[in-house]
Amino acid sequence: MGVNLKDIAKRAGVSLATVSNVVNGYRPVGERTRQRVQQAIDELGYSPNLGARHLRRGRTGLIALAVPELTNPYFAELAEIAISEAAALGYTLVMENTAADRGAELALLDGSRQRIIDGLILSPVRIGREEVLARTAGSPLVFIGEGVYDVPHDHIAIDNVAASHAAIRHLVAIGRRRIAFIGATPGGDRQSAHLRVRGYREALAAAGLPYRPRLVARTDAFGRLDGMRAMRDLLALGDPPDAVFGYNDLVAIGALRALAEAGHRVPEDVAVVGIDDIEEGRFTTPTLTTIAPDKREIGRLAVRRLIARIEGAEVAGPLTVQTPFRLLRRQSTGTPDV
Amino acid sequence: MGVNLKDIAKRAGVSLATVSNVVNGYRPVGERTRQRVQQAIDELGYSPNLGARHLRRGRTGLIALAVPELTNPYFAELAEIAISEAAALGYTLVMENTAADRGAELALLDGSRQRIIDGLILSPVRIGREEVLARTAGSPLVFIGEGVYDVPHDHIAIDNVAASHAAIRHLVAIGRRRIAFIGATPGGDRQSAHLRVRGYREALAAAGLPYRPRLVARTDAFGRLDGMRAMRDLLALGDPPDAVFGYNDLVAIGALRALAEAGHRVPEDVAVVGIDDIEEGRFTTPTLTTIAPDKREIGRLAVRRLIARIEGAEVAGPLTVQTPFRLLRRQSTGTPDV
DNA sequence: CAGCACCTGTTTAACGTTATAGAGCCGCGC
DNA sequence: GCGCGGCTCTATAACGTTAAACAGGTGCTG
Repeated sequence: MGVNLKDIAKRAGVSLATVSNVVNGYRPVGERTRQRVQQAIDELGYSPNLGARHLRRGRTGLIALAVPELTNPYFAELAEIAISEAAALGYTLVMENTAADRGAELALLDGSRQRIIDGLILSPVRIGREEVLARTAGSPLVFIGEGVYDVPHDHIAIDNVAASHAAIRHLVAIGRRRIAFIGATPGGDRQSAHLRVRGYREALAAAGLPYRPRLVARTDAFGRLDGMRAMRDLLALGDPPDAVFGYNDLVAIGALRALAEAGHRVPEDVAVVGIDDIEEGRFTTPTLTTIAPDKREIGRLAVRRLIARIEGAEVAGPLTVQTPFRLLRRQSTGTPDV
Repeated sequence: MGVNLKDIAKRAGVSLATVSNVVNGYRPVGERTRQRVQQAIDELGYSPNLGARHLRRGRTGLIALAVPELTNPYFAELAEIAISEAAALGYTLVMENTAADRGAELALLDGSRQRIIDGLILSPVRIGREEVLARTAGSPLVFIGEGVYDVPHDHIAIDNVAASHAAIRHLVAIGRRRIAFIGATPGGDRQSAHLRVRGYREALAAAGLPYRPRLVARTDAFGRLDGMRAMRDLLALGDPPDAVFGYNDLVAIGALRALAEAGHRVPEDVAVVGIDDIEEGRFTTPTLTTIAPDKREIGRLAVRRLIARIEGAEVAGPLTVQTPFRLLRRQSTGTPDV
């Protein structure tokens, strides 16, 4: 099909290897020759055959970002950042959808399915420390999110316990006493939401408020529908909450919907806080107070770490990096500052 | 690194080519040999090196889906479908973000940037018929959406004029007379929203309503923020509209926000309709009436068409396929049926 | 002035796969 | 008995690239 190195070499009257060196800069080339080669490249419109290059180099130039849900705006926003960062570093990023499926996550860990990618950024939901440790070998792996902890891999996430603290402190500060949590999952310490639940409990204790198990609502997943259903259940309690902290913004938005349907006012009757700062939360009615992680930092760091590992660079610093977050106060807690 | 054909050949005591034939079925292999080879494959855990295969075959097995905005839920939902369809057909789909940038769209059309992909599904915004016709050659190309028409390529989209008709008819049916459109862009027939605007005008005429240019709001892009700003401008008119039809759901959601801020009731004062049926619209307050395209059909059809072209199959039927859509009535027009 | 290092460029052997040409073997028909 | 076609399987040449080994030529140094 296209022009290849040989064509350029012939045109410029040099050897194949010299052209390769001009393209890659692997070894120095004289100025005159370089110009001649460059001219030939421009004239014929050469671009390297990536398949061949990767075959030779043993790498494909592809990295994957595997998330439990492509349609969760948090991941879409993160993906947008990660894709452009990867492109800037000469890599192509492909999205994988695990659909929060344990088998899919394991298949990715194992890596046999994807001999095509050089490395993986994974946001796990259904697998834990044991499964990760059982992994024998494979390409570089970077974790994001709160699904897994204490594994011998790079891990980029916010301090989820601290984030929960911040949310609960805010709700307490505006006078709320019966604060619910939506989005716990079964499984104790191995459940993916456990850090956020822990922060919730700790902050309640610090504020001198009782921990009421009935105010912790479990969900199957972390979507709008899950939040809506859980909120309905909470409202059906004899003594419903006066505030709700959602596992993420989607869950919180589902809760907003349930509250509106049931005729409760937000924030007067029930205040609502989420996590993620997805754009959607700036347009809900009322607008949604949220914990905003630094998505740009997370996306860029994850990609850069992964590529550094792929290219065999020594990465300084600890494996686990906690990125900053901020509390954005909006209408759903009655004190907008954004 | 991994096991390769040679390892299998040695283990099974056959030639390299025979193993390849067992794997690919390119030429018949005797039953006894096949079993021996298969056993070796299972024992050593062989999986083909895709880079090498693709180098030899001249294809990479990658297709791209290029959209103007990854964070638009419509495209995220579409991507989820397309990715799984591509995977089912043995291809890997990579997402490209054009960011609604003309240069990015042209670069993709040209194809020189992406020698890595076998084909492209493109949702254009800034390029038109001329640019597409000027394309000299390159890999197969399938268009989606309303950005372009009458080009010699496969094109999957809803009938946008008819979709607008349906939306406006609905608004007229519930008694609205001053119906605004949000999301026009400069450029007459070459503007990307022109089909939806045309449907809007035709339907007004059919209902015997006057066309008021001041009720057609232009936007730079098609996000929530654009919709919000445009709605604010419309409300500032001496005689504001009693209904709004948004270019898409995001724009409509932005309009909802502006209406809530300004203290207008939806649908009592102003009814709102969008297009896309993104999940978000089922959770807004009020829930959003929308035109729902069949995303599954669009995603699957686009991928299948593209792959058929790549593999050189004759594709029957016309190039342009119009997929079905439905009107989903929800609270924002006061007559929920969903 | 010899020898050495350096700089530039070339030759060539991979990387793992697939497709083509061909080799051996068997049975069948003349 | 010999040739010929059909059936399996093998040997091998690509695909386009990179990296190592190699070859000249030049300038510097002792």
